[in-house]
Amino acid sequence: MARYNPQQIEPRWQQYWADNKTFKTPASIDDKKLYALDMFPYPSGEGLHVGHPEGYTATDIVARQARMTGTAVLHPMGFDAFGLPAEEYAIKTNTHPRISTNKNIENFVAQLQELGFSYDWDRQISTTDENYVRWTQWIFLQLFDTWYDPDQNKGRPISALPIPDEVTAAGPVAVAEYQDEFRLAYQTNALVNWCPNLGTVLANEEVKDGLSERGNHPVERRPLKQWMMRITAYADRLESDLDDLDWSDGVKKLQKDWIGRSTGAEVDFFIGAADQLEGWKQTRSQSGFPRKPGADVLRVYTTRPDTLFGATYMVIAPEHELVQTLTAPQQSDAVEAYRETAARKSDRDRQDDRVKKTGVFTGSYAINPVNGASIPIWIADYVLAGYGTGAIMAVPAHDARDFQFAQTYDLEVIQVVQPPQGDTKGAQCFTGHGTAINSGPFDGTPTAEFKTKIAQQLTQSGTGKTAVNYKLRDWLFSRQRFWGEPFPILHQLDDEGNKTGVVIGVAETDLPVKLPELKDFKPHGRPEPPLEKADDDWLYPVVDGKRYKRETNTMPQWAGSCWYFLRFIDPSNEEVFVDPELEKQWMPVDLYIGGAEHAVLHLLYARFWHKVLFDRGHLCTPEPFQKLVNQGMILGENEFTGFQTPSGNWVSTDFVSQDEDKSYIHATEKTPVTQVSIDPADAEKSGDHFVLTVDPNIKIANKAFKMSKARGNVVNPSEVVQQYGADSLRLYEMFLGPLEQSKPWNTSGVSGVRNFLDRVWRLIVETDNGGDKNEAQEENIIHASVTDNAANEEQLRVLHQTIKSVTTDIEKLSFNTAIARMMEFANFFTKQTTRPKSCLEPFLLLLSPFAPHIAEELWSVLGHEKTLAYEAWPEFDESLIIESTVEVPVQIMGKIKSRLNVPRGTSKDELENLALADEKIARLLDGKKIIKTVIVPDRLVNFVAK
RNA sequence: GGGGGUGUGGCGGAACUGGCAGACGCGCUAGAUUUAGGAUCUAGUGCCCUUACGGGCGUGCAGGUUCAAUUCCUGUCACCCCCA
Repeated sequence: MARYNPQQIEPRWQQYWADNKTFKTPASIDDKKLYALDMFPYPSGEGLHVGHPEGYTATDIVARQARMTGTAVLHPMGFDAFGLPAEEYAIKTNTHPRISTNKNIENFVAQLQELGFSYDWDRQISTTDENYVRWTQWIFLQLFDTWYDPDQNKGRPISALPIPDEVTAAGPVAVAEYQDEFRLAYQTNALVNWCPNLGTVLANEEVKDGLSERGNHPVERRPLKQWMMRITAYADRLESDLDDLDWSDGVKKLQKDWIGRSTGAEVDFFIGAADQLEGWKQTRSQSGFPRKPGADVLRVYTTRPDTLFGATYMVIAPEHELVQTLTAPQQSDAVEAYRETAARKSDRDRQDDRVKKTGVFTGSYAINPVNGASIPIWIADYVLAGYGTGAIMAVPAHDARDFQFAQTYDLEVIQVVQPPQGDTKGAQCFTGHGTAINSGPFDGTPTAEFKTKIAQQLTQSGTGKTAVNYKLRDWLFSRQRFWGEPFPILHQLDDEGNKTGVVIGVAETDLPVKLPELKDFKPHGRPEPPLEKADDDWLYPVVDGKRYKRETNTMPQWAGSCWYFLRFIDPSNEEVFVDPELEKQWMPVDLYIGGAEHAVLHLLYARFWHKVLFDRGHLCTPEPFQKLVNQGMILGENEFTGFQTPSGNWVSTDFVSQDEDKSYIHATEKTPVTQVSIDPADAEKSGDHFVLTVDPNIKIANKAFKMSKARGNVVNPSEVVQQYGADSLRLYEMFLGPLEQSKPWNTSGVSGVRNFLDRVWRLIVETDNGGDKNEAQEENIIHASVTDNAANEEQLRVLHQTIKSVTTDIEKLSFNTAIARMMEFANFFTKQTTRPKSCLEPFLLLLSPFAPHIAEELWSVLGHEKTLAYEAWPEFDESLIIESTVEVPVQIMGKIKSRLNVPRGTSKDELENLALADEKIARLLDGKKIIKTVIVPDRLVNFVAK
């Protein structure tokens, strides 16, 4: 009696696949190709989470099935291994992050291999491999060497940048500086969130109310020389190329919103002396709108130039370059104080709608070019220096933030857009489209038309022009960390050891620039990166007799993940980052599956790099990921939770609310209550909610929480493999529900799919004779009912129906229903006393992408010697599926009253006669008048009667 | 506040272009079998009324369109995710 024993057969097949290199990527593509890619993981010390195998199993099913249809498959796995946790662990233990990183990778590989994924492990890469870093640095140099030519709409070599004569005349240093202004990778003084206590720069998301989220240390906004990526140059293409991708509308929209393309107008407001206004107007009407504003105007960007007549004040960002000029002497103290407060806030906090908007009056006024009105100029931090021109015209009647600000400081509100009739939503502040009022000659013009007209007038008068603006900012690319890629950049030094300003890339032949050996990684409280502590040998190289200092910032974690999918194609090439011929064969990625948390940044950055490499002729695909799917989150098991007062009395969920810091309180008494987990046996359903069995007045909650260590509901995939087997885990995660939906874990569901596999095993293997032998000695004997005889009609129908459903469900990535169909197959054949091999064998092939180990084992039990990984995928015969008779429901007034068993294709007339002849129908229709009869052949008959 | 998504039995979820709501699995109930079972097999299982026959109600809620609505339209509520 040999039972199904995954612990025994799974390692054996994993070994077989490894020994035979079963999943080696084919060297050439004869026919179709599939590049199935998972978002590669960060190898954390925690090991694999159940969320990982969800997406990985999905791509594995697609990859395995594709191989069986004669498709050449590239299905690789690697590791995104730079990052903060490894560095923090290194600081804590004073060991090199490479050591812990490699250990974690080893652990991840072992965990992934025990799940039986069909990766080509010969292609495993890590972003931290020196041979990988080499090419990340090489790509950086490409970006450094590229400028964006707006005429050709593509990135081109910096050597092709036209240099104005006066720059050439000023000498080579001037030329170099000019070029630097155009490079896609460039340096600038950026305002960063510097936290002295943590010794690092923080992302905007890591700062709350001027304090670091971790540790609550003060954070300063401080200008530091940083590397940036000119991603804004590609904003248009990054947006428009989304159209041809097979991505969900949701993710496309996220990307579009992040890019945030808006069209509006730039308008100049005169701020010079009043007696010069007329002269200025005249000059402008002749010269037109200048590219850069002069000192006598304040330039704003607005998406609503149609509301110009409603501008009642102006706002400039606290960092705006005209702040000094515009501040009147009597206001200077107030302005200075305000600027200091604003400097401590992050952009995020400044835009927070819940916080009252603040500002300060500069004491100056500007002239509205459309009506000559003189309006006050304010400074407020709700305007960001980085967006548009860093200054706005405020139209409180039609912009929510302006309105809020105007209310606070009692500023004038002039309504200039009449909402459409019946629209009462914006009674005080209407932000939608309507018709113009209080707008001089434009009164009565609809908003959209007004926008075009005003643009024309602004252009004519030289006071404005239409303009496109993006929310997307250039990408802050440097980090003050140790565990990242060093920049392949050298700063030239003069004889005194000061930087001359000349910056060169490291020669390609000198790549990679390796990380230096450091004695400690501890932060030192100054914003210099840890690499500043490297030995002079590393820090001060000499090139062509000149002394240089290395760039000591490192690249962000995004860098490695921006191009790893290209390296998988050609992972060990020493000559180029990817062979162009191979790239042409395999790109784009045909299926990319991963978490939704990467829907914006990772995908945007990777697409940007890809386009630059495309423009520079290194790639032949403009977009990297043709089809993208975001898997849903797997939550913890459903839990019943109730609330208790400190004295232990139950509180119904009706009386529980949350206070500001999210702790639970009694809604009326405002006293704290604690959340208590409740045994499902103590809960019962009452109406549309759950209550305590002991006291039905106490409502309790039933929901699934995110898996977290704190809650103690984390499921470890390795434990599931130990207990149920890898095939069961794979099958369970796919059976749980639709891939893209988040869904709760339920351990008893795993035993459900395990039961199914047990059943499949017993279909083929005799399990009830074997005597006293211990399990290891037992042979798998084919079940007595397995036969070489031909299948009967019903068996064939079940088989072909299963083939059809499973095949189309895999195409739709609807794995849960595919598994349900296979369960039906197993249930049916369990009841069959003869089980033709001609049905069982195709079934095993269908099962194999989902549960590869058991499928291989049973395939060999049936006498096959080779792996089934390249057996032909079964095909179905539609004519064998169709049943000859169908059951047609008969309804009266849309309610089913009877059923007819008729041959498929029975005509309408005949159906009607048969239905009318039906005893029950006849009785119910007796004495009634049939008003209408609806008949859909093979589907239903419906009588409308009175 | 803005955007996206989801609401179907005790639970996870099926249901193609509007056409038999609840496939499949879990759980539960009963029976068979076994030395035993967290094993296997068989049957049942949306809710309510009824001994039964049978009937009524049911896809978050309220309306609408239709012979027919989980599916289409209008409004509304709840939860989840992302952004601010």
